[in-house]
Amino acid sequence: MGRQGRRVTLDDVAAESGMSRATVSLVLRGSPLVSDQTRALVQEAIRRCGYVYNRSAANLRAQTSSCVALVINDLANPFFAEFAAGVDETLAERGFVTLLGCTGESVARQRAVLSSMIEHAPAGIILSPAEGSLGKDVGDAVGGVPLLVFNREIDGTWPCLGMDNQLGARLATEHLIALGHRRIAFFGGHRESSSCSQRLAGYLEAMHAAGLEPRPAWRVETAPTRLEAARSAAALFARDPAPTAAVCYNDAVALGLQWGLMTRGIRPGVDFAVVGFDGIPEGEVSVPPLTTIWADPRACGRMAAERILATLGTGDASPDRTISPVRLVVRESCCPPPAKGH
Amino acid sequence: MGRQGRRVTLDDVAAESGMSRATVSLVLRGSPLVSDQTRALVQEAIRRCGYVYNRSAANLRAQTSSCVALVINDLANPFFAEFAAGVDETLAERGFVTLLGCTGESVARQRAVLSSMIEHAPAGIILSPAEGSLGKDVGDAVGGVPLLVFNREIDGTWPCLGMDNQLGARLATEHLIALGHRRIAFFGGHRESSSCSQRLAGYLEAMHAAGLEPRPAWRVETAPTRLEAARSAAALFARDPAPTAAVCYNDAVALGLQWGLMTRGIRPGVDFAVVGFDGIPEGEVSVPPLTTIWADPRACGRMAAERILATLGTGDASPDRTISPVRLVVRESCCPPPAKGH
DNA sequence: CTGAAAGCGCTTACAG
DNA sequence: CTGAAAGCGCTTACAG
Repeated sequence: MGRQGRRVTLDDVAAESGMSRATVSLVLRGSPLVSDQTRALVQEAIRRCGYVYNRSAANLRAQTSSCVALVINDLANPFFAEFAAGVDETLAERGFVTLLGCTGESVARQRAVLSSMIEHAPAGIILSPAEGSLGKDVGDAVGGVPLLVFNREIDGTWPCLGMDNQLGARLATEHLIALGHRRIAFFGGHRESSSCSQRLAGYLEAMHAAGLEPRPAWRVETAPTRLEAARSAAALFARDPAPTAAVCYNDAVALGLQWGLMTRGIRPGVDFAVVGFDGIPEGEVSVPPLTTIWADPRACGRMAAERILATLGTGDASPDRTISPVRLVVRESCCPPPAKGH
Repeated sequence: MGRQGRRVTLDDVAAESGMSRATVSLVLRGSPLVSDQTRALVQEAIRRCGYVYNRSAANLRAQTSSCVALVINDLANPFFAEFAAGVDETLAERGFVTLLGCTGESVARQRAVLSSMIEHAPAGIILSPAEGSLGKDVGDAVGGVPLLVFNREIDGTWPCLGMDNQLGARLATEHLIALGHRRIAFFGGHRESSSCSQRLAGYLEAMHAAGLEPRPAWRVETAPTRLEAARSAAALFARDPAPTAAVCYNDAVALGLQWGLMTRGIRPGVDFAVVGFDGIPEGEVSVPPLTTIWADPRACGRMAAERILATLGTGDASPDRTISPVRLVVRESCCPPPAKGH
């Protein structure tokens, strides 16, 4: 039933309940125009027929949409997995469904994914851009569909939800300075990414305020992944004087660095201090647990969903930048500098 | 444009290109019936109008679907995040879009999510069931939509994709026995879950084959999450003789256990041996890196997507159980038993 | 509350 | 290739 033969439609329910199609439609949408008795009659008929509402058909007719597209650069990064869970949670509460797309940090795939998404007529799009995204490309792909950019800014006039990157990195750096470090690296990420350059700026701000001059060798660029970071750990020690601590672009990179340090016999939290950025759950169970800038990815996801839904009602797509707060969470991966260099 | 005023439709493209609506429709679907010249003409008009294909409308008319629902119990678990990424990757390749829903291990939410999903008429559903799912409930919610169950079996006649749980847990246990352990715990998970009971069976199989009798205190149940596992670590040491090693339900639980051990001054990989199950990326960077049963979650995701798409073509929903292979990956979290108890 | 009608944007024969 | 027509499953006035 429901599969073999024709699909059960509104007409079938009308026939079964002895009501008109219009009345059934009213019941389905919870209209107050129908009496309780009629409503009960119709709902009983719906149950008997095994009717399931066809929301796509309704959306087509009413020129509405009940889905929001979520396009993520890297779902394997727990930061984005948490973010996605937050988005989905809030969308579901509001009766929307999440259309998921992953780009794997590829601009070409991002283009294909966005094009595919808009053919399903989403009410809006939440985009965590792939590295190197251009505003023009994104604009071409999404047309006039409301878009919210998350995490990295791209040129264009879209509203954006970001974290307080500069403040966070400054807090991280100040924490290391307070512990006594003077040779502090900024590790990981690519400078083209806005989130990375903002975090770098916060780091520099704190360094300069303390009268410290970062050396070029203390800036190591990597793809924003654990694996790349693990491979690049050695670069920190290529020149003297080597740093005694690192502010990392994000937690994934920080965990990779910790791993890279271990394999070189350098104990994070004992011989070398590490601070991350994001607040992914994995940082709590790493050994040593990771000091980080907590950015509450799940809350960001909920906020992103709220924001995109808000623009729908009002039609207001003001290109505001919302900044989600961050705070320092101190765990064991930070230590004072060793008495002598290693 | 495309937003203000009417949406651009197929009729507009027809007018713009001077072709008929039928011809434009043929071009859109790549029919070989149109000449190259006509095709070029139409495509140029599509570009000029900024037309975007309305796939929902097409699906409604043609009684087809271009989306697959993916319902996940816990996206914050990297195992499922990887799985989801694999599903999405394959669906995208085949021109399908992923409808995401998260249940957070709640049967009530799972019901609501499934009901919401089927209103969007997905071609099929991939379900990683919440703990305690009943076949009847799931069946009521999905009606006749093709369903593939992942990871945990539920009663009912749906095809299922699982891992070789019993073999995996047996390999893990045999590895510990070979290292010299005799007091081996099975840690984490709830016995109601089929994947857990299968892994427990593999553990028992290996223990008995080696002439070892597991004590009741060596079986500690927890929710399948890192946090719960960390809190329950102490239970392993509540009675003498305490175990010297643990086979864990999954990697999340294993990482939680490692953390719980550390906080009690027991060093995993030195004082106590730990084996996980899943092969999540985080296990590689934990300290110590986690010995585990590698189940390749991303490949499982790709396989799940392939399978559900295959049933669509043929209409064949044979309730097969596909078993994805597993293998032991040895890392530093395993050690021989300490010479004397701790 | 009902009934008849139009229409959302598309596909699909069918006769030319 | 074109043109006219019907229809996917729904919503939405509108007159009763």
